[in-house]
Amino acid sequence: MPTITLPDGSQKHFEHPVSAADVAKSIGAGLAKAALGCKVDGELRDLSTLLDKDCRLSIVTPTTRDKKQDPDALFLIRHSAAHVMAEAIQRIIPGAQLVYGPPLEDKFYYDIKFPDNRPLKDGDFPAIEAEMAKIVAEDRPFTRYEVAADQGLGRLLEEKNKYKVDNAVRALEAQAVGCAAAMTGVVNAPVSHGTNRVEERSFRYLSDSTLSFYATGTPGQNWEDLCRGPHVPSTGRIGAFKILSLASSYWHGDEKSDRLTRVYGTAFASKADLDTWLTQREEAAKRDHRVIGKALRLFHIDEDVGQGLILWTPAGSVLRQELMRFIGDELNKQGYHQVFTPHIGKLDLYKTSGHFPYYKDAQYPPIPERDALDLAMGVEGTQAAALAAGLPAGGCSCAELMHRLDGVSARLAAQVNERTQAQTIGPDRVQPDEQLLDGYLLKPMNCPHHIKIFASAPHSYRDLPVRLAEFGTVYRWEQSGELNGMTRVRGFTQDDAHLFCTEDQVPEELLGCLSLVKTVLTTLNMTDYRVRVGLRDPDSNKYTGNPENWDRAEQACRLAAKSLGVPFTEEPGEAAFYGPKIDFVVRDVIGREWQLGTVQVDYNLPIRFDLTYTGPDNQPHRPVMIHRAPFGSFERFCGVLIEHFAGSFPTWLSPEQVRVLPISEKSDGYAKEVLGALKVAGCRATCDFGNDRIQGKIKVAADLKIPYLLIVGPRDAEQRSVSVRARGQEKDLGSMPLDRFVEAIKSEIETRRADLGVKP
RNA sequence: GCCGCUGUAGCUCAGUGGUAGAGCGCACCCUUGGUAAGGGUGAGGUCAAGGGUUCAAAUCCCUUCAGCGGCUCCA
Repeated sequence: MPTITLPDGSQKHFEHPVSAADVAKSIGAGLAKAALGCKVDGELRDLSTLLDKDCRLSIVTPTTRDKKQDPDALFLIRHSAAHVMAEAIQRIIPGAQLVYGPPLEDKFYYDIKFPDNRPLKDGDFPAIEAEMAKIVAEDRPFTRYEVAADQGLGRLLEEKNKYKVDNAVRALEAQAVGCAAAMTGVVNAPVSHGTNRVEERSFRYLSDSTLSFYATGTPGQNWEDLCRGPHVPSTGRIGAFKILSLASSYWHGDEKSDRLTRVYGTAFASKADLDTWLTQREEAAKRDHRVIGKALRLFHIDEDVGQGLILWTPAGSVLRQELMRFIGDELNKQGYHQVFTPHIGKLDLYKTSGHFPYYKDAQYPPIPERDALDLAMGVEGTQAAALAAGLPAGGCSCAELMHRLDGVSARLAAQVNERTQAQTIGPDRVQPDEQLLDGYLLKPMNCPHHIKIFASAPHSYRDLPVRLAEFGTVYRWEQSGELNGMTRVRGFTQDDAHLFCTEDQVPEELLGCLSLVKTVLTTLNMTDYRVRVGLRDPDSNKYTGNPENWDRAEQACRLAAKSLGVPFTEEPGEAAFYGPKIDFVVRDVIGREWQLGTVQVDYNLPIRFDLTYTGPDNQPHRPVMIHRAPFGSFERFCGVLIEHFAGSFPTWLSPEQVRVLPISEKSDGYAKEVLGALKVAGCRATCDFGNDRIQGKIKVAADLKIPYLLIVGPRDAEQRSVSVRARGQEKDLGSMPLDRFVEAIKSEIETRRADLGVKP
């Protein structure tokens, strides 16, 4: 009979199997009332779980001992809220098929297939929430029951919900794999996906497997759902909930599969917790780089220029310029050579590198060469035809190109019309022939250009490593729905470099790269990042090169990551197509993750471009390449930086470092002197000669998050002093001699101090 | 690209079929004020673009463009 060990180490003995709820009751009425679920030997379970053997038990309640919200409780509440929401939606929209509804870190969702004639709109939210409120008020118990696999599957098949049948089969497969793994010691055995014949697959698992269902109330009478659980004891225990948003999603995350509607919601133990969360979200939204970027005029995106193309305004350009200077200093220390290369290159170059075939759909269309364009248009004998038409043979003006493309689109439109009418859809008709396309590509990556610089001269092993760095601007046709302020754009500048070295030099060079990334993050006080080692996915064929080299490259990355001394995760499938990488990933204010710095080991591009150096044996050898970008791109990095500092940048980065505020026009003369002294010292300073009162000038400057304000009036003029007000201080720092302030801020800027250092 | 939402003055937003609004900002005037906005006057809008319904459209419908939240993708 069970002996239950509680979190404090105390033990309780029972003469017969007991439920976790009974144990809670035996400890105290208060605990029993607050209990939402339990953990048995560390595993989250229903409160009704029957305990029939010795175990460790903890009762899950909404708050932990230190009065924080318990993540396990929130998991139970959100998982349960997802069921309640699904029931409410099915009441309102008959025919809605449930797919999958898990809890997340701070919300939950349910993927649902809605009838085509009845899509869900956000206008439906109030009705759904009202229905949910009813279900919660009814306080129906979540009742778990298990049925034999064949019975459960049969039922789901009757319901004709292929999604749930699929879920059930996956659950059964997982059980089967679990058993097999237990017997053979094999873990992570691949589970087959994607077959439509789930009925057939399912029968392999029927023997002794079970499926669990949860009824919201009485099985057979109330709403129920195939579900692993666990759940809170009853619907009434879902304290507060809210439906948040709608999204489209794909079945199995596969864009070629069914499109589903994802309904997001969140739930908390109490209304107060929900309100706090909603308020926090609103607060976070205020430091969104798009909001601050607009308020502080840091960047602009203009429809007329194009989606995802950043216009750096003067203020934002200061940020970028300072970062470039900063990294430039570090490059000199580490023996890099700076290079410059053009924004375009021949299409063939990217065919060789592999970028064009791999990312064809994610690039701006090629800029065709005149002859290729003629061919695409079906013009015979291009040179002759051009001459006959009186067009210049050696080039193609913009106007001429437009004229020709107009002709092409007209022809394409005509062909499409013809095709639609004739109902003869086939790939052999309208498709412009890719083979004929030749010309230039806006560069999607800098590596091919740098490779060509490396290859332009012979190299001895004595020259290596060669480190070529460039603030290289690249262009990628990111999907329109992916674009996001500065963090996901179509044109961006990487602080890119490519290191060409011997295989022996790889570890040390990797360390150098990683230390650069760390220097960057430390200087900017950005400590909240995670490190991801991106490895190849053994099941995928998207990677180029041979497995031996991949293994070596992956091992090098692993060792380098270890040397960082911070936790990292290894993630298969996250490698680049040519090699594994070490990424530094940060979160934005909304919780989305962005890759910033990256270091990549590449055995493959040197092969594709047939790069060599001469070894000590006087024989040609293959170098290894390292790609690295400590910031990633200036656009994304600045976006994240804006949010990190909420616009309150360290002085060295601030677009405006000091503002002089004369008390009245009487002090304008002295204010000009102060401004002059600041400028001579190299500070980015302005003076507010407006006729606002000093309070007004301070408010305006404070909203602009300027680090230092110098208030100057007759008293200061007399003593050649300034009254200093530092950003974020409630009061001023008092008066100090002008010279002393100038010296202090100069040193603060030179040392790239992350906080404000001028003291009274 | 997919689903939902949104688009009104430089910015933030109100306006839901009947003459286009507010606050901030901007210009000018008064005020010369010592630490988070003193007062007044004025300029500023093809209501994202195009089409439709209507006697009448910022408002209703359709298309396109762009932004936002997700999905998918991310060299």
